[in-house]
Amino acid sequence: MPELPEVETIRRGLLEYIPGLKISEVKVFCEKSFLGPTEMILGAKVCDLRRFGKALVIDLDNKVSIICHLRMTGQMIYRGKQAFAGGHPSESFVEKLPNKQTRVEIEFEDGSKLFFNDQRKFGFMKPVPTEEVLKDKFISSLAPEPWQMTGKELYERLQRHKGAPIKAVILDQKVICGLGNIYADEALFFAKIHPERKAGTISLSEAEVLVQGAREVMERSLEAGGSTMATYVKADGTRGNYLDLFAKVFGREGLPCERCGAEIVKIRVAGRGTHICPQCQRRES
DNA sequence: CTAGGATCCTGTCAGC
DNA sequence: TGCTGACAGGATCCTA
Repeated sequence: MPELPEVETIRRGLLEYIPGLKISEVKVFCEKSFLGPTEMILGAKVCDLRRFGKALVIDLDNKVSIICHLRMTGQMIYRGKQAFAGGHPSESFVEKLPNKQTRVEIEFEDGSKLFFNDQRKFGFMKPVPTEEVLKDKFISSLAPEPWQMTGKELYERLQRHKGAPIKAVILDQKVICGLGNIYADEALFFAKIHPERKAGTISLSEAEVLVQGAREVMERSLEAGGSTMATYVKADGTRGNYLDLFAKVFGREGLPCERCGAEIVKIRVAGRGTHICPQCQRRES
């Protein structure tokens, strides 16, 4: 689930609580979720948290870093005197832990714990020497984030994938970094671009609006994401849907477009569920 | 090199 | 109720 804003929210949240904490125990419930020996991180203290696109990096004071990727259903849940959770919204945020979806449990010396939950097991934690983080195959090939990219630069990158649908291309982290299925749909709606249009037909000015849209939808989500827990689990314990806070098309099939009133529809593009306003996002033009 | 489809895995939901 | 297939906030691998 987590796209850039969610991962950044997790980074900021954990930054409040775990730096300085010493890892006293590591339990791996699923082998493929922790790629490396636990001894690499045992006894080390957390010193920093970094983010590269959707990847989270936990730096330790023994020259080791843990590269984490939540993929579709990953969650990071910290439980101590304070509690914090982020990632794919689910009951795991409030349930007793570890539970059936807990893949890794990291216990700190003060008794607090960090749980890595991941229903589908696509995500992972991987300890590596800190100096090798930037050489990691995934991290080293990431394109700049929308804030570091001009419309012209995106336009030029699109030319390398002229024949592919624009949505598939902006989901490619080597083209532009940070967008996932939700924000791709939201950014395309913002720019009034139909997701099936070939990337080669996107004009320079459209690419400029698209980058702007990517920035805006993620910034708005970041503002809302900062209170993911507060909105997901309301004070009375009931669930909330924080997507409602910013989504204009995602998950709104059947509802009226806020811009023109037409009905939002869900289609399939590049193998992914895709939400559009058929009125605002035309195939040609 | 690109484009497109299958694949990893578990769980849920709609439709018999 | 039970079964089945589709689908899911990601990325990679394989094939043409």
